Amino acid sequence: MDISDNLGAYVDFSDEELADVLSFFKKEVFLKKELIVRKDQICNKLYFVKKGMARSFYLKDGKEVTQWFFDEQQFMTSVESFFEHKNSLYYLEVIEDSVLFSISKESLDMLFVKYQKMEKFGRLLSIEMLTKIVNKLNAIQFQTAKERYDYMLKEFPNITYRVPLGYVASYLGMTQETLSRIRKGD
Amino acid sequence: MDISDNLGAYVDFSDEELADVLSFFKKEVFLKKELIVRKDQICNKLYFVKKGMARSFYLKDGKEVTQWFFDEQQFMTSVESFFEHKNSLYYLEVIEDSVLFSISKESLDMLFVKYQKMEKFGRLLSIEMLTKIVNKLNAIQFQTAKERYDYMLKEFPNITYRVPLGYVASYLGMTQETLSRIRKGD
DNA sequence: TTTATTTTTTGATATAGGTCAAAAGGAAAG
DNA sequence: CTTTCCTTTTGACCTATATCAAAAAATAAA
Repeated sequence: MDISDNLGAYVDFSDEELADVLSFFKKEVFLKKELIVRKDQICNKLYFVKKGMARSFYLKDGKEVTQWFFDEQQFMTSVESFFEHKNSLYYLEVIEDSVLFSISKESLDMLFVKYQKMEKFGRLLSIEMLTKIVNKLNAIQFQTAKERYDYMLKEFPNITYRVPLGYVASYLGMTQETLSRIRKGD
Repeated sequence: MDISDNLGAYVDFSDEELADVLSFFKKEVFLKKELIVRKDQICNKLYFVKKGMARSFYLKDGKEVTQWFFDEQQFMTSVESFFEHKNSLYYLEVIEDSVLFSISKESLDMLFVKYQKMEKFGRLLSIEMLTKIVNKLNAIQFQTAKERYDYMLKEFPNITYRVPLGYVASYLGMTQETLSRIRKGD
């Protein structure tokens, strides 16, 4: 399972097309806790998590708040920064030792022009991210802490027990004390 | 200001292209409180709000919860339902007497194939929606009721006072009593 | 206008989940 | 092994916002 399978899942590229597209991705290795992108800098790469795990987070009153988790086989970037060339509101960081593949904005834009299928891929990927975010929003907005945790277990079964408690808690919009009590099952 | 201006803001279509694309949109008039799409039905049109105002909402414990507002000059649909052909999780309804322009999924798909620029438009539109939702998520997840209201005033200055209190309150994830007290300025 | 209906405001009370502080567990370092 | 450091759990207490109920205000109907 790698990028080509993932691309292929959205759009059916021919083998040559796929080879061409893939040639623009570069392998990058990061160590646990290493920052990939800092707040206020422009994120000009789209990443694919080949191995490991990453997250985006921001600081709220000096405390890290996880905004999203990126598991293996998923694309990751600081969306607004990457696509609209703005300073990133988020940090991107690797949670475990990880292998990522990255493609620059320039290359991707070039591919968008070269292949209509790439535009389609970009559109479908965006929509998938959109629906996931909407689901989280609904969970956060109208569910109790317990219900949100259950949503997490369902949506991200792998992640829930692989990362520090505090990362999950802030992702779910609660304190780590609360999450600890929920896990214990009060 | 109409659809062509809006399309043109994302991608620069030629006049003929624009005319062709626009020819697939159909004008539809709705009266205040009229439902456009029901939950559990497939939403197979993308709408453009030419005049008036609409919202998406769902039922939580029998109560309507506003999920999003669609002001004039904005595109609207039940995203997941429309793009992924699933039953809609939401109702779409017009809040004021409104004039919408709609395009069917079939026509749009055809245009996606016909014009690479349409794919691009779809991609850019999705990303814009995505960033808006992320903003709301952050507001909802870590801000107090008062801060959320301030966010609303900034993001949707027109809407805030044009729709019933309860619609705004549920959109912001609070009760209408709380919103009423915030407006009063306790 | 007067009456009926809907929406918003106000008041009293309850509670989920936050905050702060300390103890217990685990992992890493010497 | 010990000691140090970091993460998780537990406990006591507090607060923002929900809930429930009723009054007031606004809107629509007669």
